[in-house]
Amino acid sequence: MKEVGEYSPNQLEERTLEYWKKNDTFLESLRRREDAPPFIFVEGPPTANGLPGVHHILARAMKDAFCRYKHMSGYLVKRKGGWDTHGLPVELEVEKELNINSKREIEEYGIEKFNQKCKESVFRYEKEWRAMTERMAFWIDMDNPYITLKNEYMESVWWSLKEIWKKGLLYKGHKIIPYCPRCGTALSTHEMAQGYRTVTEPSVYVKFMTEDKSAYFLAWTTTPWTLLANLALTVHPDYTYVKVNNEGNILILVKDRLDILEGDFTILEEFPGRDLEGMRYHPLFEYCNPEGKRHVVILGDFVTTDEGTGIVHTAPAFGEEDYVICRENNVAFCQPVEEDGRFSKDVVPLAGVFVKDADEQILEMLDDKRLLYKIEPYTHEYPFCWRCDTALLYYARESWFIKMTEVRDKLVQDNDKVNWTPSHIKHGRFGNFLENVRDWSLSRERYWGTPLPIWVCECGLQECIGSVQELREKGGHLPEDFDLHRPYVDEILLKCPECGGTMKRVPDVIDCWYDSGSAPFAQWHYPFENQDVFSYSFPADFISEALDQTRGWFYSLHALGTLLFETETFRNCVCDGLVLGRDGSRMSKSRGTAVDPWAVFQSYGADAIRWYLYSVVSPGENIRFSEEAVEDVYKGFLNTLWNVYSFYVTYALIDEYHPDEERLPVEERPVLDRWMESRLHSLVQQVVSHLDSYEVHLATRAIEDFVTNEVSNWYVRRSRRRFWKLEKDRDKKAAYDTLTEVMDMISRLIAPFMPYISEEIYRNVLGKESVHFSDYPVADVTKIDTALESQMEKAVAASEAGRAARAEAGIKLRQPIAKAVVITGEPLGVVASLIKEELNVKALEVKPSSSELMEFSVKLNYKNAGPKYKQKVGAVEKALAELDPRKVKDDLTREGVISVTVESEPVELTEEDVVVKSAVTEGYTGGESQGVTVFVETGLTEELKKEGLARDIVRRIQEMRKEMKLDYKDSIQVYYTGTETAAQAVREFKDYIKQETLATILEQGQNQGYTKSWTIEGETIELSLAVQ
RNA sequence: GGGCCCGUGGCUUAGGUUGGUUAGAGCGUCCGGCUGAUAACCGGGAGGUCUCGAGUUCAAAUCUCGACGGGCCCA
Repeated sequence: MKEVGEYSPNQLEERTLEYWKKNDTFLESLRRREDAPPFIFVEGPPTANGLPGVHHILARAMKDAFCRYKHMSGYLVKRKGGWDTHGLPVELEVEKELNINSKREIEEYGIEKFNQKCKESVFRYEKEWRAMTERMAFWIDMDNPYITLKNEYMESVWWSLKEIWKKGLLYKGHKIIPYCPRCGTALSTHEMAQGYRTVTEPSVYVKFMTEDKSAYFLAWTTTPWTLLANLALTVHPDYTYVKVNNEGNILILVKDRLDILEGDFTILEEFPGRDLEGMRYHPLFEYCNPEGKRHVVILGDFVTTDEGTGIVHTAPAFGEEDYVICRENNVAFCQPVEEDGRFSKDVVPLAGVFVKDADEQILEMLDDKRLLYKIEPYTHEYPFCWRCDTALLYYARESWFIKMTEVRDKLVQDNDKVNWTPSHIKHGRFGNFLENVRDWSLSRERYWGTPLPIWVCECGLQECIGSVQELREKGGHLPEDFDLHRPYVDEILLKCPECGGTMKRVPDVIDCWYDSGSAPFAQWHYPFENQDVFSYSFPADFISEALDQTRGWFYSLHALGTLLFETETFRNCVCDGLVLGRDGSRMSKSRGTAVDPWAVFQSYGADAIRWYLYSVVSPGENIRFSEEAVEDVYKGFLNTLWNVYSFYVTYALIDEYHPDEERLPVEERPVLDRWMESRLHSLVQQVVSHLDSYEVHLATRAIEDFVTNEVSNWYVRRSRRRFWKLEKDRDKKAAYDTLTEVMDMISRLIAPFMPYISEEIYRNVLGKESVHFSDYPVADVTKIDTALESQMEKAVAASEAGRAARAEAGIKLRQPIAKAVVITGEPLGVVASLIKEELNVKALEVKPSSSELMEFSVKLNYKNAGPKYKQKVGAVEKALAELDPRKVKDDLTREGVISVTVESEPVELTEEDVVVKSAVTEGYTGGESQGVTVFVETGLTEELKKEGLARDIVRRIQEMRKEMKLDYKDSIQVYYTGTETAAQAVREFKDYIKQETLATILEQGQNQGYTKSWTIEGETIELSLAVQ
């Protein structure tokens, strides 16, 4: 063991990092578990094109804690790092850098060069990520990570797509996206959110003639130009619809919206919406007549009666909801608008007109046909392009989908097998999402991503390629180092096996969420390699990310597990909350709420930051992060732990105690030690149970509470004398043995959370290589004595109560007092002496009830008794005063009523008639804590005062020893002069003072050596100390 | 607009499933103690309409409904 200095986390952590690096501790820990059963963790890959921040520490700390815990619990926990490298954010970053902002400009710049830039940018901050990961002590293999842009990774992705293709779940459809017709580009939701404005536009009520021409469906829309693409009308199945005669017009609409009608009307018929299903109607215009089902009434739950007519004009090319409902009802599709936002040449009268400019003309055309019911201005929020301010269109683009709706039930079933933390995610946010799952829009009309491996022939034949080998076979010669990215892959043409024509690749790339969702198999280049590894690595045991991944990574993982392997992908998932600034909103530099992780590492250390993140909230709750909050952990917990550790080491070195010497059996140790051992093992039980249910905050709080309250504030404090006394007896040996075990267990218990300080304590105390090679503590239930634990709880409570009573009386702790009375029903047994010592009392009494030490007085409650007894009230009061107040109180509490004799008549008084006042008996003060009451006797005899004085003198001598910088073991000679009372106190307690201060001589006499004069409680004494 | 989560002293929070004495702690603050863990340690006091409103109940921080405020995700 080496001496322990102050706790300086930065130094300690950097030093420990060096040690780990030098000894390859992480990999060595894995090697030592080579034959252990595996616990499978999958790293959710971060993107290294942005700087890592505090919120990344949380996710990584959570992963680390459970990986370390499982490792220590006897599993092999491989931890392969990963990088997410594809996707739109990367492209946008590069666009910004190149100062361009459209797809056209990217193509002018060149896809090859552009993608090269993307590739470079995704590792821009890798160094910073690695540095932070290392410093926060997240043990993960970053030297052999999986990387989503690698050919091997993409090939696995291709394989999986082909599997889905083979199951017939991959199809081409349309996706409705916000689209800027001027820029000719789709906008991300983030871009769209920037451009919302309030506008007032015409909204129209239009009449669709039923097939038999007997009536009109009345529908409402805010976008008249979409009427040209109308293919269906949607009604709610359960609402009541009516047929009305509205001044000669026979109209059908929902009953709740009759007030929109102009003029008088009479109701002809009422029926539920479902009765309308399948009814056909005449289209408004003749320009959209695709093959298949069209111009028909369908049912949809999304129809509301808040506005409109309860009959929703449905155009699949221009609305997400419209598109989905049409698909579900097998309604055909029609797109009369070109990519530039103008009507196509088929729409004869409007060919080439920009849709937003066509409204007026369309309304005129409808009016000519007498199909326009009325026009109303309508004010709503509408998105505009953030670049050019053009109104955005919701526009159908071709897109490839995975038919998730077909496996919806299986997704829900597989989710049943997942253990979510917090549990509400399972059936809440995630479960709801699965139940309403939509088909997964897989393709992106972009450049930097895994290319969609689908080739299409002019004859219509489609082919999905599932491996490089297959591409080579069908597409001809490929160089060895062929890069699967665009634009190279675009150049590969296949020969159509049907018509012999040329097949070209669909130019899209795939959603990067699909990339990261492929990690469980793609990180192993499965099934092309590592089939054995994969066979035992799936499903994963544990993953963890922030809550915002619910519909991101968590979903894509789960979806692929169900699609490819028909099972859940992960068994346990811990969702972290968000890390917010001190004000509860996102950290921001401008508001001064952003925190630099490195500043915190340097001031308080990674351990403190980690412990804070684990313990401050239950998983999933948001965290208001500030440097001060970490400082609190540092001061309140880490420093206390360090002090206990430092205390232990200081005395172990003085006494030359060796932790590996044979220990005393626990049952032979004093009660305080047996209690400590019992608590220690109870704690282990608790912590393990919390960790097994992924309640990291409960586990860490239990440890913190144990260390600060039970170890530091009770065990060590009550044991100090045992360590600093000179004789090396069994009592001291027992104390060392016990504290050694505490240090050992605690260092291992905290190792998954605070890898540094645990390493320091463990290595220094136990002298072994690393705490991270050790096993997690296992509770020894034979050491748990719950009766003793609850007895000690009483003792602690009694001490607190006694201290409060002393404080009340104003008697300092150093002054002994004659007696304390503990009020408790059960005997104190073995812990009585601890209370006596802690409270510095000569005698300890135990009483079952406090009433003996209380004085009571009773008075009539005039407010109640006055009206009752009127004139007699004075006599009642007099009679009451003659009774014994204690008996009155006892009878009242027991019977609720007492009877007194007034003018020879019995009178009954109830509790309401009497006011009972109580006070602590003269000569005592009382205090209470956790249901235990303690009274202390406040009177001090001369003898006690002298003893108090003697103890004060001891303490002054100790202070002088310290001022003289004497060693603990140095003996001294003491001479004194002083008032008679002081001299008497010294004489009477001579042996005690000598023993406490290691004085060989204590005599009255003049200055010899270091001299100081003191005044204690009015008594003066001059002390002279000399080293012997 | 929809789904989910949250709202308890100045700050961070426990308790909420299973309604039941005086809502418990830590930090901060004020006061005191201790002085061989000492740039440490201990105790005590003050501080709460449990966001608001309604309902259920003998009884609500806890259950139900609604409102307000905050957050995330999705439209």
